[in-house]
Amino acid sequence: MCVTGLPTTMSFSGTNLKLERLEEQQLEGPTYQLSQPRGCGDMAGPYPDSDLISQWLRRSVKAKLAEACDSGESSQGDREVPAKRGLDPEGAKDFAWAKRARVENIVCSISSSYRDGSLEEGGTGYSRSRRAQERSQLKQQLEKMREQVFQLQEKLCQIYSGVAREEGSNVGAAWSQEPGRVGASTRRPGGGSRHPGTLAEALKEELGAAMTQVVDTVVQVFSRQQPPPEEPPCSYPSDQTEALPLVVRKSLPHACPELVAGTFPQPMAVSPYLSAFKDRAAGEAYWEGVSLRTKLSSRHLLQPHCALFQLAGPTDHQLPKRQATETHHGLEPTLYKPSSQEGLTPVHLKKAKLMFFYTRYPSSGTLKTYFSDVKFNRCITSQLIKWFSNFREFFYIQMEKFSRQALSDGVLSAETLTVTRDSELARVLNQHYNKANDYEIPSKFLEVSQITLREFFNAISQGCDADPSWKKSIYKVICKLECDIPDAFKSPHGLPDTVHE
DNA sequence: ACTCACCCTG
DNA sequence: CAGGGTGAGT
Repeated sequence: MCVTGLPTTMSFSGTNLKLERLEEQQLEGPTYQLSQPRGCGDMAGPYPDSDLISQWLRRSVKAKLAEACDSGESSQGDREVPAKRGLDPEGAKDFAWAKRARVENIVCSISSSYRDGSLEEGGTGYSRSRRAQERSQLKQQLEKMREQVFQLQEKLCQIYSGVAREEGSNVGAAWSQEPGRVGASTRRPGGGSRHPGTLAEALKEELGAAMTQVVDTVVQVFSRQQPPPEEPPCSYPSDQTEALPLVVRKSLPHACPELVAGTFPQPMAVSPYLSAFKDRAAGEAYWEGVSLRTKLSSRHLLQPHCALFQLAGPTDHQLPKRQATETHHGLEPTLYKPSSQEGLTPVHLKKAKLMFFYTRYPSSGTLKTYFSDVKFNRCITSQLIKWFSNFREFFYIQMEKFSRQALSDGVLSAETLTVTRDSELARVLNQHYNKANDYEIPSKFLEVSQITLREFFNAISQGCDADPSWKKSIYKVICKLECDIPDAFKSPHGLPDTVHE
């Protein structure tokens, strides 16, 4: 029976169709400085695992270098640039270009100065003796750092060697073969024990601390017009062809914890997402920038906080499926400070999709409850809402499609339409919301799907689809079919570990 | 003015 | 899935 007697323009007030008004008016969170270089060069390499740290180091050095150059650029006397904050998007582009040009200029001049053996410092006033003294101090520091890094490499190799064995690749050697690595070693410890959940955490912390010192030291050296111990300065700026701060290349695919976790053999019973959360909790220094594209409306674009998310990598569509929804929006001004969950991750997306099995129209309160690890602001809230809107869209499209198909197949009664786990419709829906198929479709969702299918079938069979707003009556029915979401979804660090098959 | 659902599009 | 437009509710 076609739902009739409903007003053409429906009011969803009183239902949860309309999300309650959002409270967050402030855009808190870190101040994203446009001046912070976030770009990174083409880091593609043959050894993704070793690249992880390698890229991190390069990125850090670059950021620090540019930072140092930036702070000391007054003596350069080159063109003026706009203030660091409050740039409009167009200004940001020019600004980024100018900054990159300056950095390249400075770096190259440093390099040439060193080659000439003359350190033209341009008015910093350091005496040669003092510089020599500082140099020796810095060298000592660097030696220390080298030792630390070397030790960390060994530990890392121990962990990764297990993976290397399986994949037939020599990760340890690969890591040591990275050109320009500090204290590179070809030693590959055998008998690696795999405890990524614990050892990796400790290693990341250690590595983070050591790297911080190393990078700082290197930058100090740079700022004193000395050549860097690693990475000849002119070796990378030239490949940077995009504005530094906002355009972020797809460069750290392995930084995603989901992928990192996936690197290790996982028992089938352990959801990769749980591992991902574990990894995140351990320390997200080098992947904290991983986030989904977050941009919702032109209004939000005006917010500096959101503007950062706007210019995401342009190549999402070419990425592997598993990464297609990931986008780096750049790193925090400092790589090393701990951060709360700023953006929505692929793990959150996965969770949202599974939650759709229970709720088609989640209220903002529900979202906050079940995404408690996310720091909500307008952007995040809107993005989540948009997700569910997209989920609904797919859901309803499938319903209409299958009901029309049934009609054309000669189905006469809606009662003969059923949705079971074996149904093609269920398969399609499962493929969309539960791609990994590690979660069983709740029977409640099958019921909702069946009801929806029958609603569509009835409406179409009775010609209600002639009305431009014919779907609205169906929506009103469906929005009342919300189910209780399992408490397991409330956990900020995991999904229900209901793994099937 | 603001927010959200839906629609269409890429 | 995200952007943008539109209509509607508050």
